[in-house]
Amino acid sequence: MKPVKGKAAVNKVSKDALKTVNDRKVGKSSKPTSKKVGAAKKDPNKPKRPPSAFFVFLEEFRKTFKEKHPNVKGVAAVGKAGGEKWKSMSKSEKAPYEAKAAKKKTEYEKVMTAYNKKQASRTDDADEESEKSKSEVHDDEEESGEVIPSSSIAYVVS
DNA sequence: CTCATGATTGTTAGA
DNA sequence: TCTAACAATCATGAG
Repeated sequence: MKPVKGKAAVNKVSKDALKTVNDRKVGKSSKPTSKKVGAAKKDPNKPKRPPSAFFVFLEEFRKTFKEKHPNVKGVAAVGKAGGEKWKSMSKSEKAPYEAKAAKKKTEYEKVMTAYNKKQASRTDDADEESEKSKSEVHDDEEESGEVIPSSSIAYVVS
């Protein structure tokens, strides 16, 4: 059943790759987050990666999981539970999720194209959205209202 | 108060 | 080809 053409090689590679992935841990010791030493700029237009089928399923799963475990705290709990269930699902059940993920990918490409284009013109043309002045009403509401009742202060005594 | 982490799998882009 | 990082989520820890 099902004569496999010369694709075995790919399979093997995948397995190996997975192993490496297994070793990888996002949390390592360093924290690439918050990097603003000199050259770290976040592009507001930078398109984020499309959610994979797993995430699509997870989104719904999270909701359900929370209903069953409203007391659960932490994302790891849902992540683990979701991952376990995900592996338990058949391909057919994942199909709808994959379909959605596939669509996201298509859109992602589109957004990416626009993003690339913008970046390219940014160096050459520069400009485009510089006009935003106006409308930047920052209503702070009551700042002065921060008057703390003296009673509060009088409380602090060490 | 604010920032970062943890945990899952899949996908994407870069070297 | 292969590697590494990142996508969402939210409570909790540390400073």
